[in-house]
Order: sequence, then structure tokens, then C-alpha cells
Amino acid sequence: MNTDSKHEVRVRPLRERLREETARAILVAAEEVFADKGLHDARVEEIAARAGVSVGTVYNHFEDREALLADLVESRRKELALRLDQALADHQPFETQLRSFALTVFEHFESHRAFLSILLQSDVGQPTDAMREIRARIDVLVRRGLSRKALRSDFAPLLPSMFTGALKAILMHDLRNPGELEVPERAEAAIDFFLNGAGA
Amino acid sequence: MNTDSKHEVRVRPLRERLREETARAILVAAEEVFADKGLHDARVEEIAARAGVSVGTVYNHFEDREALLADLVESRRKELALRLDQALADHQPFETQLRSFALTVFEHFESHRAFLSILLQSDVGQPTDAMREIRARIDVLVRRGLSRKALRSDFAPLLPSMFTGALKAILMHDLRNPGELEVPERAEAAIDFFLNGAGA
Amino acid sequence: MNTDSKHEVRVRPLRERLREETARAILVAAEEVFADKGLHDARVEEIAARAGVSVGTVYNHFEDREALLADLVESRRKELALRLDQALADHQPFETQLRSFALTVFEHFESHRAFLSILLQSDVGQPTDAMREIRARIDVLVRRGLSRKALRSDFAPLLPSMFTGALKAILMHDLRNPGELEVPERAEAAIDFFLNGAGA
Amino acid sequence: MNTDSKHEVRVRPLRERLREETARAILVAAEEVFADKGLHDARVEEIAARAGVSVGTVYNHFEDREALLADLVESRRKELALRLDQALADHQPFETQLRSFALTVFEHFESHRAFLSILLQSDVGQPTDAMREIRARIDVLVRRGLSRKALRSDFAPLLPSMFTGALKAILMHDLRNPGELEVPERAEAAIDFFLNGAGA
DNA sequence: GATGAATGAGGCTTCATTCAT
DNA sequence: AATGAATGAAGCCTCATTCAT
Repeated sequence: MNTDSKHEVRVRPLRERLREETARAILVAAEEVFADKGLHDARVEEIAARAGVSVGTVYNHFEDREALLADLVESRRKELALRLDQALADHQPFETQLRSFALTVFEHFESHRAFLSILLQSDVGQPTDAMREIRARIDVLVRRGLSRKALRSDFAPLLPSMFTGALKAILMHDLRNPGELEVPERAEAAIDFFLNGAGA
Repeated sequence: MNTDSKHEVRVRPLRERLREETARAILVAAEEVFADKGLHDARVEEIAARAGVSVGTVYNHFEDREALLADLVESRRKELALRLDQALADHQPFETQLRSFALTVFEHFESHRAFLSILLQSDVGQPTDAMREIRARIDVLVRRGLSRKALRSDFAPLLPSMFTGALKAILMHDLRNPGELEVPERAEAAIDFFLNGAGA
Repeated sequence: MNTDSKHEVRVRPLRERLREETARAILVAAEEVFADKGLHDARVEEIAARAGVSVGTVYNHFEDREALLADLVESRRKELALRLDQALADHQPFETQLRSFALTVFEHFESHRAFLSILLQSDVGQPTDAMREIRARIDVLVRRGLSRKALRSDFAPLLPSMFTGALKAILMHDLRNPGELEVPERAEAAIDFFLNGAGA
Repeated sequence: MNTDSKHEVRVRPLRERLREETARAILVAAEEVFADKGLHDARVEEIAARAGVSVGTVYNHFEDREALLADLVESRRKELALRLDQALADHQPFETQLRSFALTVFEHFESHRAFLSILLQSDVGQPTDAMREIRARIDVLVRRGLSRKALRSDFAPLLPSMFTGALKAILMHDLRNPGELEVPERAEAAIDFFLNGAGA
């Protein structure tokens, strides 16, 4: 018993680590396939293949296809939400927070481009939890801008959508012209556009 | 003889008109179902049912499901493209053209709201012909703005995405807050944001 | 009434002739399409189109697809049976009858190549009435050959199949090498092979 | 380590053997159903049922219905071609080779009677690869007969069709009178007829 | 746990046939 | 009687999910 528990203390973590490793590999594969093939045409078998496991293994780790997608979105969301919270945490000048926020989004996009294009797809229909949570943070940001008189109050209810629109504009441009702009330049452009517009 | 030719003039168009009527009904039903259920989950059988015809009839009018969707998109695209061209036709001041363009987009969106929100999904993955053609008109518009020094030249390559982003921002806001803004107000907001930004 | 019947005497035949003409046109078209596309892949709509009528008209003249095929086979069969009976009618020497029979088959094949390839298709599965009737005539011919000691009695039960086989051999060769042999040469070859074999 | 490699040697083949067994069962079922119902009326669902598997399983093993048929034909063809090649391999007198060839055909027909009678149908329209390959072997056989002066040179181009016709004649007879002739008798009759004809 | 073959509900599509004009 | 659009049963095929090894 004692031996057993000792044994468990040592062995479990290993197994768990392996187990988690497999799950992570599946999520990575899923992210790729969902992004490549689209939310619908991504086939479980291809995800398994790209993860180097069998279909059965996918189902050993995730309830079903939907749960896999949900977990994927959730894990990426958590990561992004965490970073966005950090960006919002410091008591910086509003514009700095804005830039920091955009930067975070673009960085996350850089490493999870695939994931974000998934999010953008689902964004239109019924908003996902992920999108909602990001929007909540944008709301916070925008309210700060308003209270600091850094944003136009006549646009108040539109501001979250506008900021999202500004970010998306740059993301879209980037999707179609990969590598044209460095990440910081993207953030800069988005903020400049959001605050000052494109009029001469 | 005379009767015959008269006959043809009358009878042919009748059947043709009925035929076209059926096709139109199917397209309308398809628009509804595609919008309700999504690009993927729309079932041909439901489209037929909602059009009040049998499945077979759908296939008498459209090669297959994909062709039906393509035709649907195409018909909406043609309609929008025509109106956008009209908006671009007059030699109005740039800002008027801009407003007119936005107005057209929002009006079109108003009458095909559900379906267009579906199309926006596919915009992310591979852009449709429809989206491409609209973008071409945006390019024209933007070039005019640049040549009239009405738009910031430092944003030149980004301007089409930015204008699209501004329109989408308002569309998104409208999707989530239906009826909050009248169509002309939407156009006004989009243009104001696009040209001047949201900074105070 | 009298007028009517007079009228009918004149008008009916015209109508009937037209009616028959249409039916004939459909049968000709059917023969072509059945032969081109095969017994199964021949589509009623294509038959109608090739006959220059609408689908509905086909169904005004024939109960259904199966009846159309049956009528087609029947009409060609009647024609062939008639001619074969003529070939068997004269009290000619056996070999002359044989040659005449073969000649008739090849001539019929020449004008209804399509039809016969239909027959050959159905021959294997369940023999059609048409094939059965032709075989009946071959049986007659063979019995004559046996009673005149012109055919080997040790082959007696096999002779009908052998004669058919000899005819088919030449038909097959002709299908693959169209125009290589004139019709009389074909008959000659078939008879020579049937009677004398291919051994040196 | 050793265990591992041993393991692989044992386990892999097991699954593979089961997999092949399933494929074979489907092919056997397909042969039956295609023969029973005809090339067209054979339903994939019935094939699956008769193989004791689900439809999906059929599609796990064969691309589609057409591929299943092709595989079936191919497997029967390979078998026959192999045996025909053996029959042609020995440097026997021509007539022995001929008899051996015919024997092989009839034996093969005996074990795949139903299916082959289906194949004969398609022989008329567009010849299958299978038929072509068999014909190629008949060509070889016939050329040998010619060079050994065992076959009539005036029939040269017709000989392959004639030999085929002689075989088919007996096959047809056999289809209509099952069990009347033993396999060797069939071969004997076919050869006798082919070489000497049916004339007294 | 991992494997991957088996499953079968459910979708798309075809085409002979009907029927209102 | 001709027309051809409408019908819908029936077939093929896909792919998420299960389960025996």
C-alpha cells in the first residue's frame, strides 16, 4: 500500500504527462485541420492521422467531435484571455493599453492563426463563449477609453464593434497579404485607424 | 398562322414565367434555409419543402446543391454589384460616393440580412466570387479617395480592408442590436468612423 | 353522323398514320439509345429527345419504359421472324437454306445492328421471347440438317447452340472490325466454319 | 524488444488477415448478388447484407460500387489468366494445348458460372479489360495453331472470334442444360466443333 | 489505453412516371 | 394529343461513433 502510493506518486505523473501530451497533440492537429478544412469539413479521421494516433484514441480523450472543438476553443481562449487580462492589468495610459491589447491579439493570431480563423467563422452565427469573453474585455477597454475621454462618446455603443472591426480589418489584410506587416506594425496600424480614421 | 405566332408569343412566356417563378421560389427558400441552418446544415429536402416543391424539382432547376448555392450567391451578388455600380457612377464628391456606397451595402444587407450573415462566414476561408467582386468595387472607391487626397496615403494598401472593416463593424453591431440604428444612420456611422476614427 | 363517318374515313387514317409515324420514330430513337447506352443506361428522356418529342408523348404511345422496350424487340423480332420463315420456306438443298438463313440474320443485323446488340445482351440472362423464337427456327433448320444427314448426329443436342455460336462469332468479329467483310462473305464464313470447322 | 518484434510479426498479420477475410467475403457476396440480380440491379446494400457486414464496411474496403465490381472482375480475371497461362506454358502438341485451354475455361466457368454469365453481357458493349486479356491469350493460341498448320489460314483473322464462339456455344448450351455434359466432355465438344465443324 | 475495422443513420442525387395546361 | 415541369421512391455514399482485440 505504502509502496503502492509511493509508486503512484512517481508513476501517475508520468502517465498523466503522457496522457496530456497525447491530448495536446490531438488539439494541435485539430486546430490545423479545422483551420485548413473549415469548421465542417474537418474530419475526425484526418485529425487523428495528423496527430499520429488512431480515431479511437481521439475518442478516448474527447467525448465527441463537438467536445474536441469546444476544448480546442476553450484552451486557446483561456490562453488569450489570460494575456488580454495582463494587457489590461497595468495602469498604463489608455493608448498604451490599447496598443498592448492589439499587440496581444496579433501575437496570439500569429501563433494560432488557424484557431482564430475558426473563431471568426463561428463569430457570425451564434457567438461562442470564447468570442463573448474577448468581447467582454474589449468592453472593459472601451469603457476606460470613454471615461478617460480618449474615445468619442457619440460612438459609445458602437465602440466595441468598431474596435473589433479595426482589428479584423488588419487581420483580414494580413490573411490575404501574409508577412507584409510585422506584428507591432499591425498593432500600430489598427490603433491608428481605430483612433484617427483613414480620412486625410 | 397569325394565331400560331401569337400563340407562341403568349404560351411560351407563360410556361417560362412559371418555370422562372419556381426557380425564384426555390432560391428564396434556399436563402432562408441556408441562413437559418447555416451553409452546411441546410438540407436540400428542407429547401424543397419550404419552396413548396419536391426534391426532384430542385434538381430540375439546379445542377446540384452546390450549384443552387452558387446561383443564390450569384443572384444576390449581381443585384448588389449593380447597385454598387450605380452608387459609383455619379460624379459626386468623394464623401457622397462613400456614403452612397455604404448606404447601398446596408440596404442590401437589410433585405438579405440572414443570408449575408452566412456569406460572411465563408469570407474568411476562401473568398467567394461575390466577395471578390465587391472588393473590386471597394478598390475603385478607395483609389478615388486617394487620388482626391481624401484618404490617408500612408494607409494605401490597407484602405480596402479598413473600409470593409468599418462596414462590417456596423453590420456586426446591427446583427447584435437589431433595429437600433436606421439604415441611413448606419451608413453615417460607418463613414464617420472610417474617415475620422473613434478617438476623441 | 354520316358526315362524321365520312369524315372519319378520311381523317382517321391521316391521324392514325401520323400516330403510327410518331410511334415508329420513338421506336427508332429507342433502338439507337438502347444500343448506344445499354439496356439499363438508356434514359426515357433521351429517347424522347432523339425522337423529337416530349417525354409525355412517349408515355402516350407506350405504357411504360418496359413496354417500349418490349414493343421494340417485338417489332424487330416480327420482322426477322418473317424473313427467317421465308428463308426456311423454299425447298432448297440444306446448305442453301443454311446460307440463306445466315444471310438473313446478317442482313437484319446490318439494318438493326443496334437492336441485335440489345438482344445479345439479354440473351444471357433470361432469354427473351424474341430470342426464343429465333432459336425455334434454328431448331427447325438443324432438324432438317440432321434428317438430311448433313449435320453430325453425335452433336445433335449441341447443334443449335453451335450454329448460334458460329453466327455470333462472325457478328462479334464484325462488331470489332466493322466493314471488313461484306454481308454475303459473312454468311459464307459462318456456314463454312459451322460445317467444316477451323482445323487445317 | 525481441518480444516486440515477435509481437508485430504476429499481431499485424492477424488484423490484416481478418481485413482480407472481410474483403474476400464482400467479393464473394458481390459475385453472388451481381450474378443473381444482374450488373445493374445488384444493390450495394444487399451485397453488404449477404456478406454479413454493413454498407459502411463495403465502402471501407472498396472505393465505390464500380470499384467493387472492377475488383471482382479483376480477381476472377487474374485467376483465369494465371491458369490459362499455365495451359499455354507447356510445349504440348497444339490440340492438347487447345483442349487444355478449353478445359481451363470450362472449369473456371464451373466455379464462377453465375458471375461469368453476367460478364458475358458486358462483352457485347464495351469489352472489359478482363475480356481483352483473355482474348490476348486466345490470339497467342491461334497464332500457334496457324504456325503449326493446324488451323485454316484462310480464316486467319476470324479465328479468335471463332474459337471464342465455339467456347461460348458450349457455355450457352450448358447454361440452358446444366449438368448435361461433364467438364471434360464440354472441352472435347468445343474443340471437336472448333476444329472439324458440325457438318456430317 | 491504443487500435482501426465495423456500424448505420442520414444526406445527396437520379430518373421513370404523372398530370395540369 | 403534346408538352415538360413536378413528383418521390430508391439508390449511392459519407463519416461520426462504437467496440472487440
